[in-house]
Amino acid sequence: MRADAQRNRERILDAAEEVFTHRGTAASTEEVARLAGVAIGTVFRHFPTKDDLLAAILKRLLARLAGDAATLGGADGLHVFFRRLVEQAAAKRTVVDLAGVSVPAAVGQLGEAVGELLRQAQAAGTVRDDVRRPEVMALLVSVCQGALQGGWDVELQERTLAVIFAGLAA
Amino acid sequence: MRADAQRNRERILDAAEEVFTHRGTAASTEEVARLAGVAIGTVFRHFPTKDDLLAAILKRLLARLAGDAATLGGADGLHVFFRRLVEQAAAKRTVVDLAGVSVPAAVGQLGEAVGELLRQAQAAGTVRDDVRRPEVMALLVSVCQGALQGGWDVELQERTLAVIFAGLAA
DNA sequence: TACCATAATGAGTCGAGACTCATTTTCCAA
DNA sequence: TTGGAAAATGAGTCTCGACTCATTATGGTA
Repeated sequence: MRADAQRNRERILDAAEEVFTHRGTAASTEEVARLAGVAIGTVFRHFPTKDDLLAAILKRLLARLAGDAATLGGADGLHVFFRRLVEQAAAKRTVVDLAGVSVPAAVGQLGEAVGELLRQAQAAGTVRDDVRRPEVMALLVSVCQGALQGGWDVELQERTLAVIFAGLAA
Repeated sequence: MRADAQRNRERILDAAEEVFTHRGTAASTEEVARLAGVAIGTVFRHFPTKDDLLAAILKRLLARLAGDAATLGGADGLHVFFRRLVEQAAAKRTVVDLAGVSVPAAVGQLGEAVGELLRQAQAAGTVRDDVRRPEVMALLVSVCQGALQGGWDVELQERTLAVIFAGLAA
């Protein structure tokens, strides 16, 4: 791939993440192009459809989250990750709006990472043994959705997470 | 209001609820008109903008939920209501997609009803005393969102609700 | 440097869907 | 029954955004 093409691809991805995570996926490709400083045609050369572009940034986003999760661990790693993710969701429109687009591989990667955090928390006795990964993921997604949509303040977020953490606790 | 106008208004609301709760709010007004058996112009005569139509069915929906909640009570009224709402959300796109449209009065009414269920559950000792209404509402909305989006099966739904109920329990 | 394959450009096409309005139809009060 | 106000009709307008492509520019190689 030529150097300019490589550079533009990165710029477009950065711009797309910025635009879509703030304005939602309804934002126009035109706007992404403008922010990236390229012509609209260039965006479509790199990502033939808008969905391709969405899938690409979702993949990057999930990979980053999985990487984040991998650096955590121990008794409260799961709790830290949970809180961090919810905070992000409330500020931006991260995972939430992108739900329609599916990137199974990337989701799987995140699932693995969360599973590991769960295992460690259970080993440390912070989380009940009969809790499994699927419901943890379900809660994670749900609360991110809720936080984004409801515009929670810090206190509400804390109180809501407190209920969930109590439900997970041994 | 003339009799035919009254009749059409009802038909349009019913059709709109059917269409929007199944296809999401992106469905076209055209489709609503077709299902209602009226011309597109008639829809716009009754509801000048699409948002007006969305607000109208959201209001009806919330009022109905509040009515539902009012018939419940006792030790597990809150739990029943919670489960029922999540089941609905998973099947249809009820409250979820309509989040953008705000009908404060209707939301307040539902909040009152949920608050009453919470009070009764606490009186019966089913729910911890330090849990308050806002986080219950937040959890309710979150889980509905998650259920809709994730396409949960029955088991996942049960396991997820189990965590939340455990978190609420005394 | 000269060449050309690769990439960028952006005006233009296309379709979809919200909304309009001149015309026709329907209700209902007198 | 009938006059006319209220309501319904639906083809048409308008806007917006995804996507195209003929043309121009550019990076890299011989």
